[in-house]
Amino acid sequence: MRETQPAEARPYHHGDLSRALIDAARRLLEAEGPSALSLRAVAREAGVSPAAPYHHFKDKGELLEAVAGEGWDMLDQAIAKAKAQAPSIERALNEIGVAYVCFARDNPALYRVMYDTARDREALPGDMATIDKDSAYCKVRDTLIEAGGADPKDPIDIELATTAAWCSAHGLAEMSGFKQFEHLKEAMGGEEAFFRAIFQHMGLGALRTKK
Amino acid sequence: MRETQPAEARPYHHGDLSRALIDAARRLLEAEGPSALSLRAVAREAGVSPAAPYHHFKDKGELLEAVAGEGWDMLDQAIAKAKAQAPSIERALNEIGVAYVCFARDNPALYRVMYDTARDREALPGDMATIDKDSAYCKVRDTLIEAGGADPKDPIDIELATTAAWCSAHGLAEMSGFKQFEHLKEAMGGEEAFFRAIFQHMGLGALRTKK
DNA sequence: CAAGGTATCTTTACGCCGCTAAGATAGAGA
DNA sequence: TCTCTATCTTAGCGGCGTAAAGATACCTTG
Repeated sequence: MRETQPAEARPYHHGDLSRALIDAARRLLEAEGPSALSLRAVAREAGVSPAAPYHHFKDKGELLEAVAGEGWDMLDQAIAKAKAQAPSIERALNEIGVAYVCFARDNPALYRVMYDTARDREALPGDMATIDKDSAYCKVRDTLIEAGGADPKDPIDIELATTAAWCSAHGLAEMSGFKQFEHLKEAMGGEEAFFRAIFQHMGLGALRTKK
Repeated sequence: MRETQPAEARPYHHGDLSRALIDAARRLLEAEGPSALSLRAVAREAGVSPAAPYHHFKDKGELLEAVAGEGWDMLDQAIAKAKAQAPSIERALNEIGVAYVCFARDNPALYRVMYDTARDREALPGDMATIDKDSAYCKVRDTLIEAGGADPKDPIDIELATTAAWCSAHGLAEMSGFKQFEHLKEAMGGEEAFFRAIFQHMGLGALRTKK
């Protein structure tokens, strides 16, 4: 009486319940929003008892961290793809920025969880948890150097420029859903055009070409 | 048996309980953080029963909106002061930005509530709730125009430039508390110097003077 | 000044939450 | 086959947001 599905690699009673819980959490997250994401609801969605998750995650926060981790991975990939597809190194930063904001727009609840857990982790005694594991932040930094947006010989300048770009993109990402900007989006002829225009004003447009 | 304090204008049983609740909420907020701000805890802090707040606020959200409203007022004042004290119009925008981020740094929980309620309000059918009631956003916009940061004849350009500046400042404000930046703050010789350096990279430094 | 009305606050209760402890179960290793 | 142990369930604690109903004290009207 315990074989609802074709049984593919289920070592114990349920079989990779942590995976199922993370998936259930992400399903609920985008369907109902972050406020509806209770541990009990996740367990319900996954078809287990309310206490089952505690055998795989220390507490609710640890599950959210796992969800957020997958979010960072997705963001990494989106940024890598944007950089790879950029027509020129001068425009790469702009494409990365647009990809970043589009990711936040397309996964608003996940994006929120990502930064919420990051903030909570910050509160803990400082382990070396970088904003992103490695790749996204580094890609922005390298792109900035390659495109001449930072002095390659000045490590402080590099970090400042990267941080400035990241903060700008994050600010736009957080506010991109606000209703006040509807008319601006229309005036610019679409959401992405709006994003690009904002990045231009932030000094994150094409770098060497259009000074 | 109901006069714990000198009785200054207490029309009904308690006397301006809404005021007392908002104050209690703000006290709890900065003392314990946003996650500890339950309606019951606020009532406890104010010395009333858990159901008492419902005679003054429709629900928890409405109390948070009141708290957030006071936050926006405080931010208005901080920005007005920063603009008034700026040594020149070219540097006014930079001073406003620093004041903005310092406000968020000094009132992290309040700042969070401000944007959380703003986001929630966004979800509602679009009433004309601007980001800020009036003044802060307008001051940034006017400063941008006066300092030559936007084409005064192009209303779209003005709004884009203002939005870009606001988003940049918000992004930095949100991340200003992250631990990763400790060494950058030290390298720059202080937190405010760090903020200014980031604003420089965002194109929000002194405007006409240092291109 | 007395009577009634009403705004304010309390008590009680419901269902949900995060989390813990104790018991049942079923796969793994002897 | 027997035991061990990881996994999951049941039961329960205190706290949460909120609604309904009762008590209280001020305000108004006669």
